[in-house]
Amino acid sequence: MKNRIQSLFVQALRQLPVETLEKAGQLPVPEIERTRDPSHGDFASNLAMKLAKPCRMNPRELAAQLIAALPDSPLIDKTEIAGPGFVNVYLSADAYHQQLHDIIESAETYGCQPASGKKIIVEFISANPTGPLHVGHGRLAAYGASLSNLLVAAGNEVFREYYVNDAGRQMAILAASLWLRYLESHGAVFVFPQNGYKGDYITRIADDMKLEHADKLVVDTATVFANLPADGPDGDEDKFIDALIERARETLGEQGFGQVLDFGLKKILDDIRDDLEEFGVHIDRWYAEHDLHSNGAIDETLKLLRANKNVFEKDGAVWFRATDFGDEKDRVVVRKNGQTTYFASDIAYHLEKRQRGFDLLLDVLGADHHGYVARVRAGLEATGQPGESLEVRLMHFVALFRGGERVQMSTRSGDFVTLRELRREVGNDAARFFYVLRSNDQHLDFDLELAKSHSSDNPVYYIQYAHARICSVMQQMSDKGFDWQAERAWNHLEKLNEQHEKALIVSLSRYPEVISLSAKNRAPHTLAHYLRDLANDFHTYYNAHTFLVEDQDLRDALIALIVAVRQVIANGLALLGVSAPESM
RNA sequence: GCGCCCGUAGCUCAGCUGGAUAGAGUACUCGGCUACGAACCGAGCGGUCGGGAGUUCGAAUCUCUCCGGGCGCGCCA
Repeated sequence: MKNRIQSLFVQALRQLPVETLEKAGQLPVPEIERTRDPSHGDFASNLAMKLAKPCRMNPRELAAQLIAALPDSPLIDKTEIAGPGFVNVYLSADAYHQQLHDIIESAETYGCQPASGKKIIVEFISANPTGPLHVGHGRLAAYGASLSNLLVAAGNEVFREYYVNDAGRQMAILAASLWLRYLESHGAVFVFPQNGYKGDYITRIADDMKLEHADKLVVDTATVFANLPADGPDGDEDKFIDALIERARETLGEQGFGQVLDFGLKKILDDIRDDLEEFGVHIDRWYAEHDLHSNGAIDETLKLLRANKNVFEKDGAVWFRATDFGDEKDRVVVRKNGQTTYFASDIAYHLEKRQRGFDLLLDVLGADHHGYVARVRAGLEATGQPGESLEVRLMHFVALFRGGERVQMSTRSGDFVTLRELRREVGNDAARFFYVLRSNDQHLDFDLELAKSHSSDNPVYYIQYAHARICSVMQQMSDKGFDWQAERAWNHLEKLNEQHEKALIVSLSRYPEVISLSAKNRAPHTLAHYLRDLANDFHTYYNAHTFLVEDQDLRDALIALIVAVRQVIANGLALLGVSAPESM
C-alpha cells in the first residue's frame, strides 16, 4: 500500500510546474510514512518541505502544487496540506477493503517481498563444540533463525551456517578432560585439572566411551601424571593442562588421542544438533574448521596474502598487515611454532564463503567479538573482496537470574544453565519469543523464576490467544450451521466501516512494511512488537463486536476480517519460530 | 589509555532514512463476563528522552563534549 502511494507521488513530482522543476534540480525519492495520528490521514509526505530549500519556495505553496499534480486514484479519498507543509493522504474505503482481499488470497505468502536475487549466508551460534549450548547461545540461535526467516520473506536467498571450531587448543582440552573422566570411570583417583572441562556432560560422555572402547584407552594413572608441572592455584594451570595434553598424546598416540577427541566432538555436536532442531532452528551446513586445514583453504589464503605482500615476519611468526586495511594493529597468522592461528582460519573461511557465491556474509556474533570485526574485514579486503560484503550483528549478553539472583555461567566450571533446561522450563514458544523481544544490542535479563511463575502473562500467549480465539469463532460458526466463503464476502466488505474495523485493517496493511523494515534493520523485535500490537487491536475489536450475526452479508464481511487477522498472526509467528495454536 | 555498544515512565523496553501532542508492557487505582474463550477489554496515574552545547523549518534520533554502565584490546578459540 505504501509503495502504491509512493509511486503516485513519484508521478506527481514529474508533473510539477516547469519553473519549479528547474529550481528543484535532482528530484528526490518521495518519502511516504504512516501517520501516528489518525487526524492526519493515513499517510503523509514531507516532500514539500524537502523541496522547499532548493526551490527557495514556501513549503505549503509547494505542497499545493504537489496535490494539484497528484494523479487521480481510486485509492485516495482526499488530500490536505497540514502543519509546516506535510501532504496528508486519506485512503478510500475501497483501498482498505482491497487489502483484506489481498491477504486472504495471498494466504501464507502475504507480506513476502518479490525475489531480490541477493544471496546471503547467515553464520550464527557457532558455539565451540566443548559443551552443550547455554542460554546465551539460545539468544544467538533464536535471533539468527528469525532473522534468516525474515530475510527470506524479504526476497533474499538465505543459507544458514554453523561454523564448528573443531581445531585448536580448546578441543585438545576437551579431549584431555574426557579421557581423564574415562580413566576415573575405570577406578583411577586423582585431582581433576583446574582448567579442565568440569561439566557433568563430560562424565556422561566418558561413560559412553567406556561402553564403546572398554579399557582399550586406559593407562596407569601414575604414568599420566608423572613429572608434570604444578597445577593451579599454586602452579600455572595453563602450563599444567598443556603438559597434560602432551602426555595424553604421547601415551595414547596421535591415533588414540584423535579417537578420544572425535568421540567427544561427535557426542557434543549431536547434542547441539538435536537441541537446535527441537528449538526449531535449522542449519543448512555445519562447516568444520578442520576442513579448512585439510582442504588447503588456509594454505591458499596464506599464499594469496604473501603474493599480495600483505604479510611480514617478525619474532619468528608471520604477521598480517591488518593496519593497512584499517585495523588497529597487525595480527599473527602463523605462530612461531608453525601453527596457523584461529584468525588465519577465519580469513580463509570468509574468503571461501565469498567463493561459494554469496553476496553478503552476515555474521551473528556475541558482543565480546566486536574487536574482531575489523580484522576479518581487513582479511577479506586483502584477499580481494569488498569490505562491505561482510556484515556483523553483535548480540549482547543474556544475564540469567534466578529469583532476583544472578546465575553465574561458565562452560568450564560446569556451573551454567543450558538452553535445553531453559526450554524445558519456559517452553520453546516463550523462549523463542522472549529472546527476540529485545533489540540485539540491548542486554537481556532473563529471570527464570519470573519466566516460570508468570509464564501465562507472557506476551507470546497474548498473541497466540488471539489466533486461538479466531479459530474458536470459526468452530462456533460451523457448530451453528453457518458457512463462510471468501468469494461471497468480497461483495460486502463495504459493511466494514466502523472505527475498530478500520484500525484493524490499517494494522493488517502495515504487515508487509513491517517485514521489509525488520529485515532491513536486522530487527526481529520489530515484528514481535508489531504482532503484539495487532493482537491488541484484535482483542479490542473482539470485545466490542459479535461476529456470528444472523445477517449473512454482514457476517461474511466480519469473518473475512478476522480470517485475515488470523492469517497475518500465523505468518508473523511462523517467521519468529513460534507456533500458532488453534486452541490453548 | 584506545575502540565499540548502551543510558527514554517506579521497573522492563519500543521509537523506521531527523517530522506533527515521545509510546507499549508491568506495577498501582477504578470499571466491564447471562456474549464467539475474562489467558480478554476499557479508563486513570506516571517523562527536563543521563547533563550541556551545536547543526535547521523541526532533534529521543545527527555532531561535539562531559557523566554513568557493559564489553573488547593474546603467537587463546
